[in-house]
Amino acid sequence: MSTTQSNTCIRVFADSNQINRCREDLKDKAEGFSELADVLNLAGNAVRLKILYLLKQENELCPCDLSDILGMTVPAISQHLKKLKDAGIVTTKKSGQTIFYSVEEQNQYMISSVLDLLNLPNSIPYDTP
Amino acid sequence: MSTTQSNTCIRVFADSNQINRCREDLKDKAEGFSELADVLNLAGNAVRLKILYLLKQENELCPCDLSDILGMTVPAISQHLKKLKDAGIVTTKKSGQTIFYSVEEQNQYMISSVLDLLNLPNSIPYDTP
DNA sequence: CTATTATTTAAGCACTTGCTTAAATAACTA
DNA sequence: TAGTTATTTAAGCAAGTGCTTAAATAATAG
Repeated sequence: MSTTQSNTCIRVFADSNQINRCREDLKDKAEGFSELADVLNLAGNAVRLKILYLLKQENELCPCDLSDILGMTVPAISQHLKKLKDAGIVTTKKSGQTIFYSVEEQNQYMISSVLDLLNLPNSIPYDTP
Repeated sequence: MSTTQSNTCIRVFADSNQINRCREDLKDKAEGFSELADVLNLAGNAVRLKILYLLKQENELCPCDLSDILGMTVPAISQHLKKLKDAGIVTTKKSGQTIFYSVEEQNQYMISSVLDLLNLPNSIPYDTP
């Protein structure tokens, strides 16, 4: 079989120093990328982003409140909250039969940083292709 | 049929002022949440997050470079780049038959802000349930 | 023109997501 | 105790994701 199509890139102008430097750099930070991507992925859903915003703004809310505010069914909310809790982003406090959710203290700064991006002027400017 | 299960929340301790205030607040910022969620969703993938990091760090790279650095096939990279480009986050510059991708200037600050989160100390602390 | 290289596009497929409805827990109330 | 309320869990399903391989474009070199 002739090697018509090779999987590795073999162009003339590749800067192999650059490639290797980048590879090393990424290797060092691999875990950081993975963890940050997980958080961003959770925040990268409009419903969950609003939930985080509300929890930060109001300090604590129960699934019922969130359901009312967001106009969604309680199970739908509950499943989003579960994801956030499993990731350690939010915590719960039980009070009678209501469960109050809030942003886990050690993630407050990170979540605030993410939410601050809401205030950037015109994040996605014009749709020019 | 008896209304055994209602969809709206009807607990005693609900603070309807709070609920309404939150609803109004969200309504004002609806577009912002949607746009930010879109960006975070794109960044919330380890491969794309690395691509954005690399583009910012190296100024510009071609799909071929990224394929080499990340150890992924060119089509896989190309499809990630397409998403980023469709969202207006990156731009392209053609030079011969290679296409250089870079972070769209008007999104540099936003992307930098996101990538700065890599440097937060211990974003997800301990896995306590 | 033909062959090579860089990139994109398309089709296929396993896996994930985010809702829905219904049922299961758990806690309070009478 | 039974009935109501708050929440979670489970099952189902349409839609989306992210890769794979193969084919299509496009630019360059001979």
